[in-house]
Amino acid sequence: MTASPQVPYRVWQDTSDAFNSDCPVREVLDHITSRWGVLILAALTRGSMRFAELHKMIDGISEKMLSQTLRMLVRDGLVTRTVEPVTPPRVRYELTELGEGLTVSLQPFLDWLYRHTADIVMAQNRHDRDVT
Amino acid sequence: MTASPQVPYRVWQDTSDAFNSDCPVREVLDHITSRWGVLILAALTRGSMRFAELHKMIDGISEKMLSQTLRMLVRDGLVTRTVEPVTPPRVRYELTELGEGLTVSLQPFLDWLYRHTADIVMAQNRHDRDVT
DNA sequence: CAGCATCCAAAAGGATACTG
DNA sequence: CAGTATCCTTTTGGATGCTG
Repeated sequence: MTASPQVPYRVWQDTSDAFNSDCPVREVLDHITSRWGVLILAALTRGSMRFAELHKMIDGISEKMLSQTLRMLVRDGLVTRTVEPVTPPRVRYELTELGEGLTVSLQPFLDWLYRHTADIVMAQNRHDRDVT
Repeated sequence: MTASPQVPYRVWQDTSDAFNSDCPVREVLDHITSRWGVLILAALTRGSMRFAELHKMIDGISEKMLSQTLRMLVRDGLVTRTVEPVTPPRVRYELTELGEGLTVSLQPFLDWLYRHTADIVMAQNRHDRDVT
C-alpha cells in the first residue's frame, strides 16, 4: 500500500485499492456515491428518461446538480445523452451497457435499504433515547 | 407519491421511496453513500478495528471526519463502539449484525467497481478526447 | 490513544435569470 | 424544453491545539 511512492500511479489494475486516495477506484466510487449519483442511476433503470422527467422524479434535486451529475455520468460512460432534433429540443438519457451492469450490482444494496430502513430508524431512536 | 401531504410523514413502509426527499430511505441512503461511509463499512468487513487503524487504512480521511462518520454509523445501528478500560484507552469498532447484512449487500457493487474501473477510466479518456 | 473543539478554507449546492 | 451562467448560502472538511 505504501510501495513505490516515487513512481506516478500506474499499475492500478494490480495494486488498486479504494482505500488509496490516489486510486481511480476511489474516484469512481466517489462519483457513484455522490449525493445524486445512485438516485439518478436508479431512476434510469426504469428506462430512458428526459431531463424534466428526472427532475420531477428525483425530489429535491436542482437543475444545476441534475445537469452536473448527468454530465459526469455521461463522461464516465454510464449514461448516454441523445438529442432529438426537434423544437423544442427533446433529450433522452439512458443507461449504457456499462451503466446497466452497475445498476444490477447495486440492486442488492437498494433492496437491503428498503427492507432495513425501519431497523435503522429504530436504532436511531433507541440511540437518541439512551444518549440524551 | 404526492398523497396526503397534510399528515406528517408516517406510513413510509408502504409508500417509502428514496426519490422522495422526506422519506427515511433517502436519509439512510445519504448516510451510507456519504463520502466516507462505504469505505469505513468496507474496512470493517475485515474485522474489528481500532480508531487509529481505520485512520491509517483509509487514506485521506481526517480524524474529524472519521470520528463524525463513525458516530453516525453507530447511531444508525450499523457499527458498535467498545471501549476497553485500559490506559491508554483502546476503542474497537465492529459491524453489528445489521451492518454485516449491509456490507454483504454492498459486495456485488464493490466487486463491480473493481472489475470495471478500467472501463470507466477508458470512457473518460475517450470522452475528453472527443469533446475537447 | 482516541478523541473533541475551534477556526478557517474549499466545495457543494440552491435560487434566479437568461438562452438556443 | 433543456439547459447554462451567475451569485450567494450552506455544508463539508481539514489543520491545529487540547484533554482524559
